[in-house]
Amino acid sequence: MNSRQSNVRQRVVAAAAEMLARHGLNATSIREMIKRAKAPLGSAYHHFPQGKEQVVLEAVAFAGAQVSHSLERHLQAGPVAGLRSFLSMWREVLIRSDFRMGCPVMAVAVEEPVGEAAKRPLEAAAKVFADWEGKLAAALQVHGRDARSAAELATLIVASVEGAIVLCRARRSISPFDKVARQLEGLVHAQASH
Amino acid sequence: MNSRQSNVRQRVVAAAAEMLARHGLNATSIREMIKRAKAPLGSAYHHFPQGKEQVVLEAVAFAGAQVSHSLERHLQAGPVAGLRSFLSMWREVLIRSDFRMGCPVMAVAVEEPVGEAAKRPLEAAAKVFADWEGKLAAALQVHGRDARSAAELATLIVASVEGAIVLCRARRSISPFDKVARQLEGLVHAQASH
DNA sequence: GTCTATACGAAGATAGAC
DNA sequence: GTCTATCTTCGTATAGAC
Repeated sequence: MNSRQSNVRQRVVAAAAEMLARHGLNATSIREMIKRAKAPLGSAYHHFPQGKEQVVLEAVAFAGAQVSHSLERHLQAGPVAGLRSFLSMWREVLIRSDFRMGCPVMAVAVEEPVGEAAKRPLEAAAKVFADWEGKLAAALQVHGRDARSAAELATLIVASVEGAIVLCRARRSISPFDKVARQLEGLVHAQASH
Repeated sequence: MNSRQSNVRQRVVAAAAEMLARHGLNATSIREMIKRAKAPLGSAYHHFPQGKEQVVLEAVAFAGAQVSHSLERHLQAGPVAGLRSFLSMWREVLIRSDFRMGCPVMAVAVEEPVGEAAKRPLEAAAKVFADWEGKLAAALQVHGRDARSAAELATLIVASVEGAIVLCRARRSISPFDKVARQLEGLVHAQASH
């Protein structure tokens, strides 16, 4: 519980989030994440008694919260600004990693673990997506959209950005992302006031 | 090369595609796919000398071609019919698997293998996505859209459907998919003639 | 309380018996 | 040509020395 322990915890969670985004859930190993955090293997189970499932859960929540906070801040300037912040964050991840990193939340959702159920990380992923959609939808509604239309557009935004990330990684190109971004801006502009 | 070999090959590739869609790339093991094809482990390397990389590449191409053929057939009745076919295929996968299966092409794109490069499966995935987008874009263009708008909308369709699949798996619900589908139909209807 | 050393299973791949 | 048995590596997790 002292500050050194907290730092190790933070470093492990951050490393896990990066590994999830790059290599996927099953290739995100305790060994590697603890190594990146410069801590011995045994200490992983001291800080995270429930092992990998716990680290992954925290990594998803951590990455989700980062995006969520930025989204929330920029949405105060309206839905267009919020959308642009959401887009630029993911665009940056793709560019900086040379299209080798994606979304750590997605990673948890598309790999059903072989062993036991391990439902908790998946539920955390669902919560993160719902949070992003909810924040976008609320802003769209405040700016003149009815509840149903706002919710639908918010879901389209999250889905198409996540999907665009996949297309970009496959193609090793930002082009799909920019095509999607352009259209989303058009859709948000169309009915929401500035 | 006789028919029994071909059957084994086909069964292995089909099993691999299903495992990719459900468990992801790294959890798709040679052992399990050959077991599902009711063939001994050693024979995997007889039929697929390049091992897992080769099976995965063929599984991605196989799954991609299945979707592509259906898309092509329905697009002859126009872009709306093509979109509906694309949507209903993926909706069916989600419902029938109780939201435990996704897109095998995506699986390859979001998990950078830990070991060597293994670029071939990723390139196959890029080809599949480009094929789907190209077919959709061509149909949209024939039905009155300019080339740029057609290409952008085609990319949005593929990206948002792939992303919607992820959201549905996380939430264990078809609701995100239906929200996205509804909007895509609106967008295709808007400018493309029936 | 921290961490080294290890148990145990499963992965990809192959050698070599039939 | 087919397949059993095995090599090597890496995964999660823990026992027990300091």
